[in-house]
Amino acid sequence: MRSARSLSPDRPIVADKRQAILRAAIRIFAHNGYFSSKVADIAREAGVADGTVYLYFKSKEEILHSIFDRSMEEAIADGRQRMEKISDPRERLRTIAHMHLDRLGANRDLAVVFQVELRGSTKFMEEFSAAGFAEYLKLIRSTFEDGQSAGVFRAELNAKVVAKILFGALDEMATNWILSKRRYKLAPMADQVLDIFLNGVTAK
Amino acid sequence: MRSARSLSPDRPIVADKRQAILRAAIRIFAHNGYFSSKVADIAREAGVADGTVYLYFKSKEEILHSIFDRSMEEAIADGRQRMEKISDPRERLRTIAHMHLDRLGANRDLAVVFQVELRGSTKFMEEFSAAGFAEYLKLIRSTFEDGQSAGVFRAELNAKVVAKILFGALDEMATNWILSKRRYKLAPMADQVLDIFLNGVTAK
Amino acid sequence: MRSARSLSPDRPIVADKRQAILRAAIRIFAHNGYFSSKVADIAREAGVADGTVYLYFKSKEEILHSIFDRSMEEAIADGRQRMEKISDPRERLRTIAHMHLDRLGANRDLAVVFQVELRGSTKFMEEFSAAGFAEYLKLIRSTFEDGQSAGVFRAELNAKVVAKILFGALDEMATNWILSKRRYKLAPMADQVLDIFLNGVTAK
Amino acid sequence: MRSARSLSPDRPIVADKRQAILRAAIRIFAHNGYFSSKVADIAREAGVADGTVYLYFKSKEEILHSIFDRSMEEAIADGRQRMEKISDPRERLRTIAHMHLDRLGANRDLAVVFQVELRGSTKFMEEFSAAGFAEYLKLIRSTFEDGQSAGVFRAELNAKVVAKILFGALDEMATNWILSKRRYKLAPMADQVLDIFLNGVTAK
DNA sequence: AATGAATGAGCATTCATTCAT
DNA sequence: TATGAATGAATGCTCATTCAT
Repeated sequence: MRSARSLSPDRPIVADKRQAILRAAIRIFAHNGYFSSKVADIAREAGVADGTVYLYFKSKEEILHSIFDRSMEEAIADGRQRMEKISDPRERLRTIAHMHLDRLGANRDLAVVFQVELRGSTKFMEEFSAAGFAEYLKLIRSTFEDGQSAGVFRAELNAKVVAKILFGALDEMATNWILSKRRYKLAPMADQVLDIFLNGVTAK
Repeated sequence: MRSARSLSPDRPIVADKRQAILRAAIRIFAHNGYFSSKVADIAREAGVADGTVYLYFKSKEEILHSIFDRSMEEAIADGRQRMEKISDPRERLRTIAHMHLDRLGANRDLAVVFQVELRGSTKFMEEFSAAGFAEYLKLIRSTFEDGQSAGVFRAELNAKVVAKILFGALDEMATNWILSKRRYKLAPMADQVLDIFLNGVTAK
Repeated sequence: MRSARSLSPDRPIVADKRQAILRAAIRIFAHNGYFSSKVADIAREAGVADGTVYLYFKSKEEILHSIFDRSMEEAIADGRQRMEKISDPRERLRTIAHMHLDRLGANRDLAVVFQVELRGSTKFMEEFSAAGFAEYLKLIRSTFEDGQSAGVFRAELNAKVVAKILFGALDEMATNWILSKRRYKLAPMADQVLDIFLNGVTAK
Repeated sequence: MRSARSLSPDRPIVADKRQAILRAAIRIFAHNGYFSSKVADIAREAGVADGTVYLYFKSKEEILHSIFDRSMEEAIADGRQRMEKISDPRERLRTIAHMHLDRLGANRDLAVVFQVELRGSTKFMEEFSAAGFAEYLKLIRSTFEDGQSAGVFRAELNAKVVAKILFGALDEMATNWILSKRRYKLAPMADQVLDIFLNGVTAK
């Protein structure tokens, strides 16, 4: 019935509004913070009526969830695809790190939502941790383990902890970039992190 | 419990109440999240009337600020003191990392406030970044620079970035510890971080 | 049930939809109450789109009005017809009472709407009082007056008040029947009311 | 500490506000209907802030409940007291009927709430039926049964039904009085109801 | 200093109604 | 006629903060 995906005339409208609301929410959340953002603001920014928001999302909170889910899905799908073409574990981690910062660096508002707004509640953190985030850490970890098996990385290291260390370092780069008054490129920071990290974990 | 404390004649009741409110707030914020926590809850937990809270703090937000400020002051003072007795830069960083996780690991509620609640608003993050946090990063950074001057650490590394990397890695250990369902000791994680970090930054 | 009705060729589909909406509304109002009932629920129950409801009714309130009007019209027409064949005033009142409870007892949902939902607003009560309800009371009253003229009923009684008394007693039977957890036949209650009522108003 | 009941200076204030809100609500509900009445209207009418209403009542609905409960309690207590001094069952029923209409006739707004607003929802009707209302019917019924035992009232009548008939007749008097454009005294209607009722149920 | 009753601004959400198709 | 997506007005309730006592 909808083989060609979105070619039918009614679906795009829907998708457009949903997209518009999501985009508006990212902007609004980034500028005012999740709790201070009013649904009415999001609606206005999206160019729809207040009530329309509720045709696409069950609640304000669901909007936040959706932003996270959609972005994580994209990121992970994108990541997996890139991984397929790379076999060297070091190169893989390098790619992951670059993709991580590229993505956040490309959309400052989205980065704010990810680095700041999504962190503000244990409840959310736990759910979010349980979902896509855990998967992301797993991706890093298994890549590292591959490297350990291949003798590239130090075998005695705990891969789980290593994954957190790399993630934490990248995460801090992103957070600092957002909070910094200075304007600089985020993506290049990946190399500095990788330099130290890989140097620290490589088997000699 | 009261006996020992009420012996100090120069520490009036005032300080006790302030302390009580602060302690209550940490517990309440940690369990309900900053935005969901009601001032009335904090007051009840502290054993004072709602209005009393406002004799010691200008607003709910100021309570959060105070928690951060007081803890950071303590941490930094404590840190500086320990630094005085240590001259080896590697040992210094090792000490900083241990203190960092020791402190958070010793008070789970406080850790939740630090790792989660304090992250939920750009406004707060910026202020908080500007204040004690920047100083903390500076402590790490200058220690690292000392090590570079001493030829212990790789001279070509950007000390500022290096400081963020170490901080980010430790920070992620703390956040994961909070969100984890498993109960384990946080402090020992410092060694694993240090292992990789020092291995990565040490001049060969 | 459908067969007989769809045979009438001059009653277009329109009437069917109107009927369907009315029937759906009775069910929905009876189960959720007028204020809690959503037009969308009625539309779904009737198997039409939300907007379609407004092709047949000006507003949600008008649906309630229509339920009342249509039922009262039917009841009164039905009553008049039956009255024609009866001349004895006592027999007439007996018939009215039986018809009253028969009708409500035959459709519990409709009874709920009549006994409960229609009573919830002075505005409605006044309008509804002004309309068919007043006519119904008048029917009872004039029948009673006929009986007074005929010397059957006590001449000194105020017919208007007497009509209200009979109506009130029957009305209470209906309301109690609806609210009762026990399931019993409503119609037979008419006889018990009539017993006392007629005994009380009959000239000796 | 509060031996003398309400003489302490803090309690009266509370009672005053609660009273004021209740009184205001009766006025507002009577004029606008329960659903159309805004809590803000009640607050303004009572001379308090919106939020104050919630210091005394959990919700708008609880206000309606309280109006009913308080009035029924009063009415029943009042009734019982009067009953003690009367032994003749006919006189008792006469008193009940008069008290019923006296009370409603004395406060038109309260009467509107009782006769109209309280009837508008099955949920409420059921609860309200279950509570004080059932007790009221029981009072009428047992009084009637006493009369049956004493040989004053026809023994073959079902007391439960008889009670509903009397109540229904009185109730209709009250409802009609409210809806009527003409202004007349409600209380005297009791005699007309009693005339027919007692004539109808008295043993010959 | 301490209290806690009172305040009132603020906001997510619902739903009757409309109207372009 | 029929649809159902879109609208936006409307409001109960919360809670940080104040202030009379």
